[in-house]
Amino acid sequence: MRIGELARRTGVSERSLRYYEKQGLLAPERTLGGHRDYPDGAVDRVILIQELFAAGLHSRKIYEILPCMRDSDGGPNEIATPLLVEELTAERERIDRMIADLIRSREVLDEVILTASGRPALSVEREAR
Amino acid sequence: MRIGELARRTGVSERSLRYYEKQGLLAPERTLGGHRDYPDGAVDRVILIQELFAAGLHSRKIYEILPCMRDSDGGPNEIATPLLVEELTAERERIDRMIADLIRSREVLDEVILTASGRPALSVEREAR
DNA sequence: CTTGAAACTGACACCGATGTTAGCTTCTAC
DNA sequence: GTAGAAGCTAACATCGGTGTCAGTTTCAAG
Repeated sequence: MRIGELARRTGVSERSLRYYEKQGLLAPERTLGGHRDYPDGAVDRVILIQELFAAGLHSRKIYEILPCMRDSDGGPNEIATPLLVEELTAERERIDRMIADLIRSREVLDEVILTASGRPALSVEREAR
Repeated sequence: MRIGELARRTGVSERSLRYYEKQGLLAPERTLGGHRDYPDGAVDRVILIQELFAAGLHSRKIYEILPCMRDSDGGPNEIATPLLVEELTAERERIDRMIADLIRSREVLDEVILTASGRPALSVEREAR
């Protein structure tokens, strides 16, 4: 499929798709005229890339782990090197901390929301008197 | 306390503490000579700010919710406006999605790590033959 | 053909928190 | 009073993914 369709199906901009390619995360075929031609599996791959970006991984690290992933591109899966495993373990711990932080922040927001929603008319009543 | 001690006790750089002040998130007293003088509660407040930053909130939104927080600065707590509540609810949902994404990404990492750790010598054995 | 949509490359801009440097002032302990 | 540590302001830089614009080329349908 062409880049426009891939962008539509993944919700990722064409700009970003070209960027991913420059980072080595995608390697589409080219038509005679030079247009990118993506296989169907690119959709899942792009979504995966987005998830890893959202988790704070940089393109460099994503580049390293993509070949180690099941169903990444149909080719034989590589096994992560000990160094990569060590780095990924660190990333994993970072993600753990991030999740814990997010949960705490969510609680903070909940408290503010609840304080406002739990006594919604209180300040209004006060002002009305 | 001075900015150096606050930085030490929170793990946040002096640069960032001054930045927070410029964003209206902190309002320390000043000595006659112009040095910042923070109350003890600043430690908790800075940690809270960091957590909210980690959750992806921008300083502008943090600025808005700080006055609505219990024990934020000892002053009377304001009640969030309906608009702010709406925005915070959106943030809350964003955080929810972020947590879900992080969990998925963590699973992805786990799979790569496990694949490497679960059969650590496999590729080596193959090469050895 | 022709024509309009879609794709291509390349360059520049942005965001927002933080790092860094420079040059000057204040504080504190002797 | 003095020296060295610590603080001050201001300005510029960075990071990485993404937006956007410009100018050209390719594709596909009439």
